[in-house]
Amino acid sequence: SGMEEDAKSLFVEMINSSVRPNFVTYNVLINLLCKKGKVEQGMEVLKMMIERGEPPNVITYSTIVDGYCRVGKIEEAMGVYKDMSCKEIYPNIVTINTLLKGLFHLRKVEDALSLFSDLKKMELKDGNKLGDCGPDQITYGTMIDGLCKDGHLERAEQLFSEMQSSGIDPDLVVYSSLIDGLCKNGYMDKAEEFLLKMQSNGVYPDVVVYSSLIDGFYHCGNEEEAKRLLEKMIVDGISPN
RNA sequence: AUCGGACAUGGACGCUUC
Repeated sequence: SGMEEDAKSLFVEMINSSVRPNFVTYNVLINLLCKKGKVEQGMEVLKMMIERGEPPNVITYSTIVDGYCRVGKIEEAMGVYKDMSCKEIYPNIVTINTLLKGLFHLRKVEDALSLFSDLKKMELKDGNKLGDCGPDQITYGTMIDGLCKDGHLERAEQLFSEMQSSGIDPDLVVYSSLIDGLCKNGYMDKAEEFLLKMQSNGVYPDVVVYSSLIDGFYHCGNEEEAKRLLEKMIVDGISPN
């Protein structure tokens, strides 16, 4: 695209000028490439930054892990994940969350569950050693969405309870993922229970949550309820998109 | 000297691309 060309020529200009790119500059470039599915080029830039004396950090490696996950190359993603530890750049919760998403994307549910369980043990064992390395809202959001999309609704609900009992507040995406899963499988009563529950916990539905519910009711032949929710959403000040 | 700026991860439907 035009913007991408602009980014590239700016980068080249920078290399040729007295302003040296630093690690953040390289990270931004690698992220751009990874988002576009060009993780191999991202790896080239990683090599370049090392050659030019800018040390990659955990963000650099997590970005590359995401790049591989996006194109379904989970082996390569795991390889980078293991590699970074050897270089004493420790994976953090973002790195793990990225891998979890990649595993679910390939329907490797067992692997995701086992990484998730390792993550929880890690937290117990190492305490604060790895800093932010316990599951967070995004971890649970990723797990719950992945489990729902693979049809493991009961397991997803277990994780919902688990996160609450471990003091991590379910956020909008967690409720949204679970409600969407329930809707897609026809559990409309349960979906509405969660709609109420989220509000009583101070989390308010947005256009995504309403869309899941409206779609669900419509598919179950309950057009009345679908229409009622559409009106309620508008009354609540959420504009349909 | 101190303080201030840039980078990575999760949700519906459709569209685009593969």
